[in-house]
Amino acid sequence: MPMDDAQHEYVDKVATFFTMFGSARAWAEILGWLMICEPAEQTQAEIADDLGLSAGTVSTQLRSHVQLGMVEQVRVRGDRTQRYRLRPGAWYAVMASELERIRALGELARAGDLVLPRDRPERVTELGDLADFFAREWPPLMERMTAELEKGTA
Amino acid sequence: MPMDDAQHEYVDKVATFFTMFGSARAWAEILGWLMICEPAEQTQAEIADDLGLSAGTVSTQLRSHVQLGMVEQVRVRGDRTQRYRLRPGAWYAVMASELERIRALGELARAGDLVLPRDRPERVTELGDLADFFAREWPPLMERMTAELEKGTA
DNA sequence: GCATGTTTTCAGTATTGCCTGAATCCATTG
DNA sequence: CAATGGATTCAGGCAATACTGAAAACATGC
Repeated sequence: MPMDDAQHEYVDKVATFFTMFGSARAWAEILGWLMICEPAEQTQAEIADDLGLSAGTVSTQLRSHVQLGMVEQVRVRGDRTQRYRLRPGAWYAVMASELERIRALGELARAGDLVLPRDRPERVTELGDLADFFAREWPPLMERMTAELEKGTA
Repeated sequence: MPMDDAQHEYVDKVATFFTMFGSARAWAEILGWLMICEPAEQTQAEIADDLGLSAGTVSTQLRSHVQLGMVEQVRVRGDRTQRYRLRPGAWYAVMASELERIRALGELARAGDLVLPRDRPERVTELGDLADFFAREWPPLMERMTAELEKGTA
């Protein structure tokens, strides 16, 4: 099913938002389209056609989405075509994975101990304290988030 | 004061980390250097010299840091040269400003109401719920973070 | 207000990374 | 196991962006 005007506008809005943070245009457009397309499951050919992207681009960017855990593939028996859809709970998964990045920031701060400056060493230690704080707070926050989700779904 | 080997290695580590998220190499190197240089206050010429960057690059990227609130300028009386340093609490400020991005995500979800798909509408609403949750949780989290900071500083 | 040194601007260059399209690879069905 | 059609790969073109270097603009101290 091709896009109507309102849908096109929304895909564009999503694309504009995410390209602001450095993601590729095609990557963001695919994400936006997978949020609102019907049915939710789409083939690569359909996505390429609806968004006016080449097969290669869709293949590459879709894999990126899959690796990031935002999109999953679904197999339909009796049809050799693979279908792709936004993963249920995709947004929550992204937030949960934030913990890894927090930890990486902590590592970066700790690596700075070797070159800790005499003058205002808190330039480095502050970052470490921050990472520690979030590493502690994030898991319970994620639990509360999940609880909230259950409530909404139930 | 020029960099020694350990410092060079650390600047490189910071640069590698941040370029992974799409920032310019020079931008990240300046950030890394401002975290560990002595004294903490540096002139554009010193930064350019220490990092082997052109005057133009330092001027541009440094302004970016200032606009993002990571770096501030300090004026020294009797010296016409401007000095730059990592802003105290810079990392905390970045975390605090995250709230704006959460709100923007919420807006994006709400804009999706106009094209809400019949099939699995939660693809859009889920994002809105998530943004609402974080918009509620973020301010108290920031307060706890600040309290933590005070404790460490005191 | 002038001289001096610093910062900014900007045109040109290099680099990076996206996107395309066609050829190749692969999986599935009958 | 052959035939069919979807998915992936990759070389090449292109657009966007980073960086340089020098000239212009600016600010400060004298």
